[in-house]
Amino acid sequence: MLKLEYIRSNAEVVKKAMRDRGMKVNIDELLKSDEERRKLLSEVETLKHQRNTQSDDIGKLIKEGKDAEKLKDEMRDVSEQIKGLDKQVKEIEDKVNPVLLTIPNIPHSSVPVGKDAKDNKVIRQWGTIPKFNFSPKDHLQLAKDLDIIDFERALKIVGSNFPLYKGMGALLERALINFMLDVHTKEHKYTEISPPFLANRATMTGTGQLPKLEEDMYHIEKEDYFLIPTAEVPLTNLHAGETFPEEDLPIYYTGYTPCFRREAGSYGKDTKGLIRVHQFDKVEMVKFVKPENSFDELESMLKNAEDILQKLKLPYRIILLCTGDMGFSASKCYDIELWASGLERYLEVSSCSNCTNFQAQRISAKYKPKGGGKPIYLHTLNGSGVALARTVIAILENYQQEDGSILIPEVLRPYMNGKTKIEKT
RNA sequence: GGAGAGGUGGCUGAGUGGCUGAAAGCGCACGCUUGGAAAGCGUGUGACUCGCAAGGGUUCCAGGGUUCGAAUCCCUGCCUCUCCGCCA
Repeated sequence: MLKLEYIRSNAEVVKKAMRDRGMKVNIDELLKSDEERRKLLSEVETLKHQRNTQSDDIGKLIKEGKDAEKLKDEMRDVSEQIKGLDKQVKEIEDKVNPVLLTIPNIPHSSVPVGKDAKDNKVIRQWGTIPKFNFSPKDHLQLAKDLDIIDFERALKIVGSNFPLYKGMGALLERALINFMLDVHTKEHKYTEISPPFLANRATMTGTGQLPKLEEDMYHIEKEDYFLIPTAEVPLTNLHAGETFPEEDLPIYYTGYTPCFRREAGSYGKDTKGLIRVHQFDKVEMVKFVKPENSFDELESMLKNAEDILQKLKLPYRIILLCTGDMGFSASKCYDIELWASGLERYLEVSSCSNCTNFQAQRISAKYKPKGGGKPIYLHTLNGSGVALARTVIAILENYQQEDGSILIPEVLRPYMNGKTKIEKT
């Protein structure tokens, strides 16, 4: 969340940011309301000051045994006025605050200005796209032939677009999760968290999923809980309302969770197979860092995600998202896309974002500087490291053999009972 | 689900109508001391917000209410703990 005070003194920056993001927010109107609010505030505060001091006087008069009725009458009046003004202030705040919650983060200066995905920049590529001397199948066909994913029966259990992994498919899923967690905890120094998969309204608002994305989430009405769409939600909110000593930073967390997304409005898009499913597994990375090095921390987080894909020997490319395509909370964001040989296209498997102090201000997460001084909002970052379903697509499609079997990436073999191949049984 | 207790600053914890933005301790910062550190001693130390400033205001889980005045009294909600019940 941007602070009103920040918007007030950086109106042009905010306006440009909104334009660059292709968003319509009436900043001037917002500021007008704010001005009115502050005017009322100074009025009501004067009255409150009067009430505070005169109430003290009343106390003293009574103590001395003197009559205070006249003053009391006066103060009754003042209190009524205060009540009225307070109500007006609250009315303005009730109008302004919901708008504030819908204003996205300011893009960093290194982010290309652009309208949509077409204006994103490919930063680099890694690995070589595999060549086949036969015509490669897509993961749907491969999974069906090998009997490792069963969409039909998942359909029976819930509804469309839920995966059900079976046999070696389930083991591959489990192996990938364990492999990624091991790399991040042992090699990249992240602390593993296994969080709740549900979160309440305040938590969802803290990371910025609410109020805008309510329609995209599964909601449990009875308790007003939501199924998390990403582990970013529990991992970042972990430190909501906390102030750290400076020497505790940086804090790195990683965690595996399933992710639940309704994908409202995307009906008819990527409907087959694992590309766009309502539930997928993901290993997430989250960092709490000091403002001065958060952009370096973003680069290293991106490297951590890349490391997973390099170890799996999966060809990928790095995309720097443009202003129009970036998520709500991000100030800068890289996507990682894997090449899938059967689909013959790139698939997004990670998104690494520096949210600067945007989420920290929403959840109030700060640190206290070493030499003393006011607490400072810290910066939060999150990145997938990486999302599973699409990684499974890439493994199946890129590692497929002519006989329909799948070669298991070397680094996964210890997690899969030493097997080297997924074969038809 | 039933009965009871409780939610106070970075933390522990006192406070039951004005003298309490909040004792005390811990922690933290600064200074003295020291070859250096520890200990000790002294001083300081919540957050948010309005204001150019002086100085205000708000804030003791949240929302209402009583009162001239609420951390303190009343109502509602949320959460935590203890006991009982149920149960993986």
